[in-house]
Amino acid sequence: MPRTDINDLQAFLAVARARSFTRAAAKLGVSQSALSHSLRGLEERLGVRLLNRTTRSVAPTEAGERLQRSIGPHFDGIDAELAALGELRAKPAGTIRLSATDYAANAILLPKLTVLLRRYPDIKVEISIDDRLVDIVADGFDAGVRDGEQVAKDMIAVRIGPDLRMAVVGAPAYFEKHPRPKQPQDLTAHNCINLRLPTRGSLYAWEFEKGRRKLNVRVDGQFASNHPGAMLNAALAGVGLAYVLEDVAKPHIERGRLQRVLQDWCPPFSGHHLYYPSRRQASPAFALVVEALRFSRA
Amino acid sequence: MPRTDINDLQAFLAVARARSFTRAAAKLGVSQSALSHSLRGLEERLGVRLLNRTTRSVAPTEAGERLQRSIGPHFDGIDAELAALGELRAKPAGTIRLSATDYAANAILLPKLTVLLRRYPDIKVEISIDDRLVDIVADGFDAGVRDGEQVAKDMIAVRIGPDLRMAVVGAPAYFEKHPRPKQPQDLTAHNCINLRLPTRGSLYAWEFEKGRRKLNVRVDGQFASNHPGAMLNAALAGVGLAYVLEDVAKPHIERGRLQRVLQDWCPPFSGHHLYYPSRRQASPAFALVVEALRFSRA
DNA sequence: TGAACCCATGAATTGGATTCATGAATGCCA
DNA sequence: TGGCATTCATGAATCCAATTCATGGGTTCA
Repeated sequence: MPRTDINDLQAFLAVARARSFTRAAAKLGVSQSALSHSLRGLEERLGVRLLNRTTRSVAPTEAGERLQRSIGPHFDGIDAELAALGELRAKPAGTIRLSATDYAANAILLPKLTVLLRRYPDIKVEISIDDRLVDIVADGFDAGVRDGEQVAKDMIAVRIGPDLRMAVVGAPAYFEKHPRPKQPQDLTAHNCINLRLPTRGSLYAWEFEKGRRKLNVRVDGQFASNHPGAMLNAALAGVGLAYVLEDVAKPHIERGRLQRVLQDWCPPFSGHHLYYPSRRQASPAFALVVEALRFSRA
Repeated sequence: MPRTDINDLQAFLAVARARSFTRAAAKLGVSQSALSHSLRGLEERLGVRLLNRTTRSVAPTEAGERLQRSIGPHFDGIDAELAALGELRAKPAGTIRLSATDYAANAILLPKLTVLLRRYPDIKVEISIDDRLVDIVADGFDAGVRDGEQVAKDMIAVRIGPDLRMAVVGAPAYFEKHPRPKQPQDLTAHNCINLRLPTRGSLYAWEFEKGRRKLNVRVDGQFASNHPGAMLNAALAGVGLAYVLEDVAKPHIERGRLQRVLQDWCPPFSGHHLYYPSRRQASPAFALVVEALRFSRA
């Protein structure tokens, strides 16, 4: 088999799985154009159309689906065997791909991983910043990081950070014009900065808890974003109230730029967790990453 | 997995199977130096030594053997799936690799395959000229050609040529100085041009048959070669007697440049056959090649 | 209807696959 | 034992194809 074919088959599998040249390209670390050229060349050499594509949509043909089902496991097997080969070597190596929020990546992962990576030069870590809850198996990650202890089926959760709290904050200028909310229901009369995720149609409800009472409030407001940084900046600008992680807001609260309300309705909850598939065969490199990230109170 | 790895894994498998960089390179169509560089790079990236080599010998390490056993079937599976994919296309394509003797390649295969290849531009045929009886499975061929009907276990033999006869020939100048042999035993007193194959220690015995009598004569002489062309040329030069295919000698016999002896001891035998593994899943291209080569008396 | 996004493609760039040249080591044979 | 043939290793040079750049066309959504 020509060497170009086997390379381009990998490209094909990535595109077929992602159903997008752009997403597959991002995953493989090449440009969308490179993948387009590769796939076109492969289809010409094989004499079979593997993908149907219009602008903005990609789907495998029948032949493409059959090929994906038949060779996909072989490629996965080769991947697994190469990973297992690492066990025979003196020093751990390999690339660990993680999905994490911006905050978790910067505040939790990087400080701990920097130490690890210095110690093990052949270990590589890729962190994909994504504030959604991604499907780490489907999207080809080794593990994901999220706040709280959401454990999906067949996932292992390892706590990697301390307890967290949410905070409802607003700028002093905002509170000069609006009464401070005393209970969560009051938020419905406020201009609340929303979190809108691309994959969710509805807006994100703010969650509150006091004693045994739990409230979810569907807030509304003039500004929404999919990025917490932008939301925080909007709050600082006096646009409205934001519902963000306490740690993120803390420096601004301490400097008087933001004021906190409804603090008693925001109890601490379990901190960030690393989650990964229980079936995953841990390479030595991955095991080291997990241990490096594990949270201990000492 | 980096794209260079999967390429170099193919190189590794080829070298491990051939136990030779030079032979693997010939098979893959690159230089020995290219393979050396590829394997060195792969071993560095994986951090594992896969092959032990001295000058003149190559053997997989323990890790290399395990890797070969674990990923070899995956690569074979991908190969097979790509071949099967051809079934989905409008026109047969692919590369068929054949091993044949020089004579069979020129006299039988090329005339028939030329027609086929003109008709199916996407079919490729590679003919490896080798006068040994190669292990086509181990050496990565799709089929082999040999005279006679030697069917090994699990092999299918398809006759592709007419009956053959061997011929003992010598130049007129040789017979002026030596009496003509009347029976095979007389050959022991003659200067016989030997066939020496690199893989066989002993010399090749000349086989004769008359009625129910069969004789194998271990001849001796001053000249030996591993190539029938060279043997024929030596006979033409008067060096001694040669034992070659009748068809090869016929033009020279007809022109008086060679004289034939012991003709009644050389009965016809079944002609050239194409042999291939019975388990082999025939691609459309391969099926076309077999049909193109099949011998019919019409 | 316009903006945003995605795929395709030709031309240009560039990096790495490959070759070239040559040295070192091994095995075989006289 | 020495010489020759053969094989693998390696640095430098070459070159080609993988990839990027730039841009156009088409689709979707607000």
